[in-house]
Amino acid sequence: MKKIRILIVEDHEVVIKGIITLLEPYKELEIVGYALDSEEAMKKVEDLRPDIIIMDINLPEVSGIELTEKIREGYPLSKVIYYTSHVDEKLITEGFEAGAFGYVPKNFKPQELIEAIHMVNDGQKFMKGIVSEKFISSYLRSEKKKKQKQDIPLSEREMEVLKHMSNGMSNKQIADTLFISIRTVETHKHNLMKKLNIFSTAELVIYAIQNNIIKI
Amino acid sequence: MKKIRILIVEDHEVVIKGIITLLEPYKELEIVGYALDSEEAMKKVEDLRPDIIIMDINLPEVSGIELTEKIREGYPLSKVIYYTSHVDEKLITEGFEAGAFGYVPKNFKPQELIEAIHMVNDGQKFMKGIVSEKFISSYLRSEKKKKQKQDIPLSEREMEVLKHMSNGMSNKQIADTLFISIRTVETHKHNLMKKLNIFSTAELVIYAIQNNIIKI
DNA sequence: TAAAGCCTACGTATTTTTACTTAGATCAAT
DNA sequence: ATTGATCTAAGTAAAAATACGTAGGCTTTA
Repeated sequence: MKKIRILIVEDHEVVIKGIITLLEPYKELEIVGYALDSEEAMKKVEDLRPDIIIMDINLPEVSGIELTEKIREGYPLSKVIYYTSHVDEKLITEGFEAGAFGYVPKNFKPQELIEAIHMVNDGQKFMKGIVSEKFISSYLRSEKKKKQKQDIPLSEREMEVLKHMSNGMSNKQIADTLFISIRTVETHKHNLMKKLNIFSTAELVIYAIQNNIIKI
Repeated sequence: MKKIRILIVEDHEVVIKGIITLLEPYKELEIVGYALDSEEAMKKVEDLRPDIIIMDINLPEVSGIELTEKIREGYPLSKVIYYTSHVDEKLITEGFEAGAFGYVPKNFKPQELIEAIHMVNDGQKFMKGIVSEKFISSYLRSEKKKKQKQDIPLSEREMEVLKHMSNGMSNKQIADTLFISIRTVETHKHNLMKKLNIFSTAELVIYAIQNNIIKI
């Protein structure tokens, strides 16, 4: 029987050693190589065409998500399993959207990783326990949000006004900064409030923070 | 020559395996045990009295910081080295305050961990590269902050007013909610602004968020 | 070419907020 | 018993923000 060929992508050497030790007893698995960063990873995928890629989602520079997308486009037969310490809803959903086949937190029992490898190699997706819960709750929440709060497009000028006022400027200051009349600023703000259905400065600030319009 | 006796505290089995593999070639080092959580760790320290404890700072339930404090109080001869994936300024400073002897990021070369073990075993502190930089910059910043922004105490009522206004209430609404006159709310707000040296609603909201007075 | 969206800006009026001061009542600590 | 902090609230003014409608100029798109 053909062995399952595995590539490890992980920026911490010690974890690579750990994974190697972990998989060592399983004679049906073969570690064909490892990579410490995304660039190296792409090269190894190209060269080795592994069946399974065990990947840390938190990589330096290019994230595991982007790397996964590139792999899926170029080498769809190599299937990515995230093996990571962060059980983060955003990472989980983005990871699967990017085309990953499995998500195994490092604090799962080592056995789970083996199980994931076999399942994914058979073409199934692997997700378990807390990961599935997060995924489901994220799905439910996103469905709810879709109904109530579809992304409202703000014009560029509205963005600027919102940003400046969220940083504490008065209408007058904003007007001076943007070289427009204070009346124009008022109009933009008025339109903002109508668009967003928000009628207090405080909530506008929170909106700006939550939508990454300002950084705190 | 006596071997250096090492205990590993780390909640990810795979990393434990990695560390064991990593240290294996060094015959002067002896891994006497490992622990997957804080409670187990304390027992092992008590039983084994290791020279060095290699610890992941991110442990479930009780953090590595607290654990370090307890170990330093009870077993000052066992010296803690953090071995962790997060190079976080806060963790670094808190870690050393808690009594750690070393801080080695997992993305350092494995060799660095060996070096840290020897240095710490000789009674020195180990810190290198990015870790020292963060430590120093944190020190400098904290000195600067000490001068300009000592924690300003807000009264309970001021807190309430700040919270409500940050959630988007007008002075009138706050007055009604707290069953006080709008003039009182104005006074509280005025005092808040003087105390915090902030003169816009937006910055008050940001202050409230940054100081966990409101949640977003 | 017409429609739509955006940026600009004003008129008018109202509401809200801020500035600054003063001050009584209460409670805790010295 | 006095001081100090806090909560309460008002007077007086000025400044700022909001509501709502209207509208010209501009660019993009149907």
